[in-house]
Amino acid sequence: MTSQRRVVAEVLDGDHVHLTADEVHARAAERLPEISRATVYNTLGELVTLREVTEVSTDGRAKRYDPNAHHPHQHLVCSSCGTIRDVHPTGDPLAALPTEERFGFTVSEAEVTYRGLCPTCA
Amino acid sequence: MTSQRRVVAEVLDGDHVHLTADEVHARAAERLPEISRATVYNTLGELVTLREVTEVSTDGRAKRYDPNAHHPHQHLVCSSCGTIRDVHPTGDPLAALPTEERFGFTVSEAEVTYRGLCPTCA
DNA sequence: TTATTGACTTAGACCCTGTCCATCGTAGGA
DNA sequence: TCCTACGATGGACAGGGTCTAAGTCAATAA
Repeated sequence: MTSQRRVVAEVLDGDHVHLTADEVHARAAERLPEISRATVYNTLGELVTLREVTEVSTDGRAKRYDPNAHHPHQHLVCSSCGTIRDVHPTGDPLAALPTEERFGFTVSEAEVTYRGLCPTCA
Repeated sequence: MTSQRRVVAEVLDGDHVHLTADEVHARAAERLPEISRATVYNTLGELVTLREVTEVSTDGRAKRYDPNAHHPHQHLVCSSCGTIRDVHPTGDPLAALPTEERFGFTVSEAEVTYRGLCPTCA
């Protein structure tokens, strides 16, 4: 645990946090001006491997990093401004996929992205 | 309708087709060697606007283009080799998101990606 | 104490994906 | 025949991300 890694971990703290790697880098640099992009990417990669944060890519642009990895959840995205909220649908989304639609796959996970307009944009 | 556009449309034909723009370009170039990347991107963009194909981004890398746009479906992705299959879950995924979990959004769409291992990789 | 080792960081080069723009070709109309 | 306009082309460019060589630093071995 180095100061760089601690700062990255601290930046990624809170609810509904979905920062891009660049945003993480910018916020980390406020506290540790000389931290490099490579270190941020390395640390984020390790946090993902450790399952402390999850990667979210909702727009085909930069991946975002979601620290709320211990509570399974899905995402609700505003199609206009890109705002992301964590949401908790009812039931198990995996149950909706019948065996004959699994093509012999061992399916382990279902990732759901809801899209719509947020109150501000609507 | 030019020969370039026709070739791009022909390349994107069939079931379970999920090519990247570069793959589309490579296949189009087999038939029309001088077709440019820009033209492929332009044509793909138009096909998306016309809702003839949909964009899929399952890995945060290159977007993929799915010609099966007239039959609503979701995707099943192999976490190991990246193979993508079109699948048809039962029920409406939107129904699983209760009002109090919508945060005032007008939700219009749910995009589901199932992940697991394909028979070959398992 | 000094030397060695190995893990971590840094800066910058580099790659991939995608967009933009100036130019060119060509088909159709005046 | 000459214009015009649209589409195609190639190259430059930008954003996101990865890789590598070199530097730093702390802990251990001699």
